[in-house]
This record gives sequence, C-alpha cells and structure tokens, in this order.
Amino acid sequence: MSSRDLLVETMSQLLWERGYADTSPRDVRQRSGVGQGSMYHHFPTKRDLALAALERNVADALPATSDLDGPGDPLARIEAYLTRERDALKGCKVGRMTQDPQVREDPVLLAPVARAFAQTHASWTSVLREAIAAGQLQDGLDPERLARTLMSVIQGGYVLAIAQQDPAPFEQACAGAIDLLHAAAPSTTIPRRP
Amino acid sequence: MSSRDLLVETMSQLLWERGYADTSPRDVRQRSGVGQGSMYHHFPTKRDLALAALERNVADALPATSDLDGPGDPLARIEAYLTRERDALKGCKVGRMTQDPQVREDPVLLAPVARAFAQTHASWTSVLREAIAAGQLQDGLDPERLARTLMSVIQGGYVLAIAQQDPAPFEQACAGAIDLLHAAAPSTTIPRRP
DNA sequence: GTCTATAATGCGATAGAC
DNA sequence: GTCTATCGCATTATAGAC
Repeated sequence: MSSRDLLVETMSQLLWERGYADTSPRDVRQRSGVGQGSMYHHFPTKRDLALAALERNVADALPATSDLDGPGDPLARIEAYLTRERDALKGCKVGRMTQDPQVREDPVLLAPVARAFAQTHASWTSVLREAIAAGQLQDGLDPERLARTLMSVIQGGYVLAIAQQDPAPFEQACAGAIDLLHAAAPSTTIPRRP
Repeated sequence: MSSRDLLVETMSQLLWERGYADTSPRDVRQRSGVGQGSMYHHFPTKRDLALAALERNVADALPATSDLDGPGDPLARIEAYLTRERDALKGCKVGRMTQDPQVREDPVLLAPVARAFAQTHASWTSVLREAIAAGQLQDGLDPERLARTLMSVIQGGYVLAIAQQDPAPFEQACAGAIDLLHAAAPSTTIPRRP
C-alpha cells in the first residue's frame, strides 16, 4: 500500500473514531507509520488530507444503500436496511462530521457529506414511493418526508446508543420505526356496505 | 453575575457551538472577559468547567419535555413537542456531546447526558402509553420502543439539517413522524358483520 | 518521495504576589 | 478572588538535504 493510501486510510479511521478537531497530523503519522516529510509531500495541510479521507468514508458508506435500491419487495428492503447489522456505538462515519465545527463551517469539507445524505434521501424516497404504489403503505403518505424521518431514526439512534453506551436504544429505535410502518399499512377491514 | 456563573454560562455556549475538543480555556476567558487567575481559581481544569457547563445545558434542555408531560390530549402533546420551534442548524446542546470522544470516553462527563436522555425517554414512554390507552394509537405498539424512535427522529433531524445547511430536513423528519403516527391510528372502519 | 531539523503559535496549566 | 508571569508540551506546519 502506498504512503498516500495509507495516510488516507488512517485519517479515515481517525475521523470516524475521534473527529476532525481531535485528530492531529501527528496522530496520523504515528498510526500509519508514514514520516513527516512524506505526509506533507502528499498533503500540504491537515485539511487536504481530511478531504481525501472524508471522500473515502462517503464512498465506504454509500454501498449500504444498495439494500434500499435493489429489486424485490419494497417493504422488505426497507426492513432489511433498518435491521442491517451496525456497530451502533461507533456511530455513522459520515453523519459524525456534521458535529465538527471545522467541517460544518467549511463548505468544501461539508460538500461530500451533503452529497451522501442527498443521495441516500433519493434512495429512501424511491423505495417508499414503491411501497406506497404496491399498497404496502397508506396512500397519502409523503415519501420525501418519510425518507427524512427514517434517515433521522438511524442517525439519531446512534446518538441515543452512545449516550447510554448501549446499542439497544439504536435497535429499539429501528424496530419501533418498523412497527410504525406496519401500523401504517392500508386498512384491510372492509367498510360496511352503505 | 459572578465570575463563576459567567464562566459556566460561557462554557455552556461554547460547548454547544464548538464542542469540547475545539473549545480552549482561552476561548472561554476571551468571551467571558474573566481573567486567568479567576478561572483557575474556580475551575482547576477545563474538564471541571465543562462538567458544570454540561450540567447547566442539561438543566436548560429538560424543561422542553414539559410539552410531553403536561396534561391534555396525549397525541396533541406529542405533536406539540415535535413541532416545537427549534433552531435545527444549532443542533441539540445535549445530544451534541455524544460526538466528542473526550466526553464520550469519560464516564463522569457522559453521565449527565445519559441521565437527560433516560429522563426524556421516560416522558416519551409515558405519553405514548397514554395515547395508546386513549385509543389514539393502535394497541400492540410498544411505547418504549416508539419512544426511542421519536427521540431519534429529533436527534437525527439535526444531523440532516446541518448536513444540508437547511432546517427543512429537520422539519420534514418531524412532520413525517406525525404523519406516521396518524397513519398508525386504530382503524375506524367497521368490519363486516360475520 | 522521504528524511531530519527547526519554528511560531496555541494549549492547559502552575506560581506566587496582591 | 483576581492579577501577571511563566512553563512544558502539542499542534501545524516549513526548510532543505538526500
């Protein structure tokens, strides 16, 4: 593995574990074993390295949405995505970045994060639209809104899990969302004949 | 206002705006105008000051749950809480702390955060139980789970809003949650007589 | 590309006078 | 309680040889 790739890989890990503000170039050097000179040759500033690492983290995280995009029963895809194995105590490597002021205030650093969420929102909207069309969810529900709701359940679930130092709240949040989706199925009772 | 209170107040703001790692004792001094000697007299370390400020932020944030606890129609209280005016781009002053490794890894600093979430969860569970008992939500929904789900919607909504630098995703996430709750009302159609 | 040396600035605190 | 002075170390680089 080239020094360059090693630096990006290491910074990606550290951004996930510690965030931007709390990760120093020295941390990256020590964990990666790459020397000072090499590091500043490939990446003139910490920000440059962080940008590359952030893009890598986004590229890492997005394939998970293939659960949503893939073919098959829409509601089943939604449930598969919501029950997918996740390390709740580590949080989301993309969502995490929104809490780092130096990332959030820097349009260039924030851009990959915004793109990732926009794309995920599109996938969610699409599968929800399908579920409504298939009669699995009540007509009249707004797929774009619901997409925001379900994305939030995941992102917020991480927060609850870390606060309690226990993955259970994350799992309960997702399970509760699935319960709600089931409860929002169109009624199957047949209205009394007029 | 005493120097001590001024320090706590200022640290509270900075923890909300910038987090723990990215806030230095010097930042606190400069914004508060309190001198070095005073500061280290009242708070021997940055961590001591942060703990006091964190407890203040928790005390600030909890009264909002009175929307949930208060008397009246349970579902209306839920909707009131979910549509309450919030500055989505600033995020949650309590939830934010879960993303600071130095807070999350320090049981003493994390404790007030965990307590706040536990208490909020209790309020949510209680109002949801009432809503189910009142026939506003389908019987068989689990109030504890649903409480996690709705708390997550709020916490995650902040993440989406910051990622897009736009409060709309937050509002949509909450609106979508309300839509889902309405869709999860018990069916009012009368089943065909057997 | 990688190395070692150097440096300005900030961080988080301590010391001791008033 | 508040002030000023000082401190050792980390951060975020830069310089220039190899």
